[in-house]
Amino acid sequence: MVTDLTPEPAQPLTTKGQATRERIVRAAAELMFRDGVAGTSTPAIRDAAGVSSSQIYHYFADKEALTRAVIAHQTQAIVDTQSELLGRLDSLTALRAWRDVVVQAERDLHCVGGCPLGSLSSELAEHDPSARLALADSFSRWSGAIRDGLQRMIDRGVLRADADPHKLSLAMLAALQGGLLLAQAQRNSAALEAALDAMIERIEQHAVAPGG
Amino acid sequence: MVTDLTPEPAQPLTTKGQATRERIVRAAAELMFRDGVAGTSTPAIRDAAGVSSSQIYHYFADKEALTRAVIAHQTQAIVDTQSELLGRLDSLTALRAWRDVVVQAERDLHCVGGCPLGSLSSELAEHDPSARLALADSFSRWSGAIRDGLQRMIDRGVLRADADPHKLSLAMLAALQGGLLLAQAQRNSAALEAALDAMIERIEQHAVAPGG
DNA sequence: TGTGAAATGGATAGTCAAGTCCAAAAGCTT
DNA sequence: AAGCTTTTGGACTTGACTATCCATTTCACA
Repeated sequence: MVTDLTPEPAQPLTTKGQATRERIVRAAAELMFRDGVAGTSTPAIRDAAGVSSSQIYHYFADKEALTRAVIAHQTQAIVDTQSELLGRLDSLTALRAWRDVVVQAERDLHCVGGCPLGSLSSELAEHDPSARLALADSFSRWSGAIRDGLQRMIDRGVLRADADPHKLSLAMLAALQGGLLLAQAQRNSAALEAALDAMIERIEQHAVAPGG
Repeated sequence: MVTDLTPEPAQPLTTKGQATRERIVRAAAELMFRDGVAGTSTPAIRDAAGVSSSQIYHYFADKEALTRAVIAHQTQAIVDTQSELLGRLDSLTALRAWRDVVVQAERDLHCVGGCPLGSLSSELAEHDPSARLALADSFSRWSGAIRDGLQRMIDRGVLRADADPHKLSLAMLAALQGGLLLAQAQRNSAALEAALDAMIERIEQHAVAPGG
């Protein structure tokens, strides 16, 4: 499920062309994160990226195609970062450290904005089937990274083998997404902290030894 | 925090006027749930409600005001339903029954649409401050209903007094919202079930007696 | 039953976004 | 350096949406 779900008909792109394309995607990603997809106009992207209208439509068939590129961009940014963080999971202490990083990041943003993937999914899931599929895949990769971390904890004897890493990873990602959603609405990270803490305490039920 | 957050300047409304207003809100709520707020045009609402354009602007100052009315409408529908369901919480068995109702409802919808309040929050939180405040209040009332149920379980000796109903209720609502978000993207209720199950198992840590 | 307020119908102004088009510049290839 | 492809600029078409306006009908109430 990690195959390329949006096989854009790859035209030949010069180095300069690649740079322009990426500038457009970055600007669009930033604006769409802030204002939503529907709230982001192509003229706004054009100005933010410092390009002309024709360039947007030279590199993307339409706004939907650009949106798919934004999804791929955000997926890579988030899943890569998360995979690195979660790649170090080898103890309950490390799991709590991951929780602290996530919570601190949200606090630093004053709970503004939520999760880019969560927002995109909420806005696009019923509107753009290919976007929904791409985001489903993004979430699968993300929960897969969590699952691998939990599996590692089992392999190292931190958690007992009766833990179900797959199910727990889905639950953890759901807690994270829901926590971010509530934190955004309430401008307060309490719900995010409660959700992640509860999920960690759930995982601790499988701990071989209490504590770290 | 349950005060009226959207004190629309109440004009005199005849019975007929109230009915028309409600027809508009209902139609708008349905369309906004399906297509999002930005994706719902006033002409579409006009046609769905069977009214003329002037009627929409007779009863609402602008689309934002109508959107606030939709938020109030969905809040009442959801929080009322949930409060009734959660009002029966008096055992772990009842908690699991609540979980089953929520999961079954999502399955019946084939995981299409997510939570109306969650979708509205994701779309509007950064765009319409008064909408964000109203939705924050909606979520507080919802988690409050969960908290009351958990408190009742403590009072009845089902859960020990070391359980923190407030924090657990925030975590449970986050798990629900995140589970719905992932279920919508993946068209599969597995994440919702995993999240709710994990949260119930977390709560069971405080059970006085195992089982029911 | 008459009068003013409320409700309704429908046309329309004003704005803005998506996407197209074509000419011109820049860049690669040989 | 010629010739072809890629890239770029920017005007423009088309269409849709928000909101307004005003004439007309319906209704409440005295």
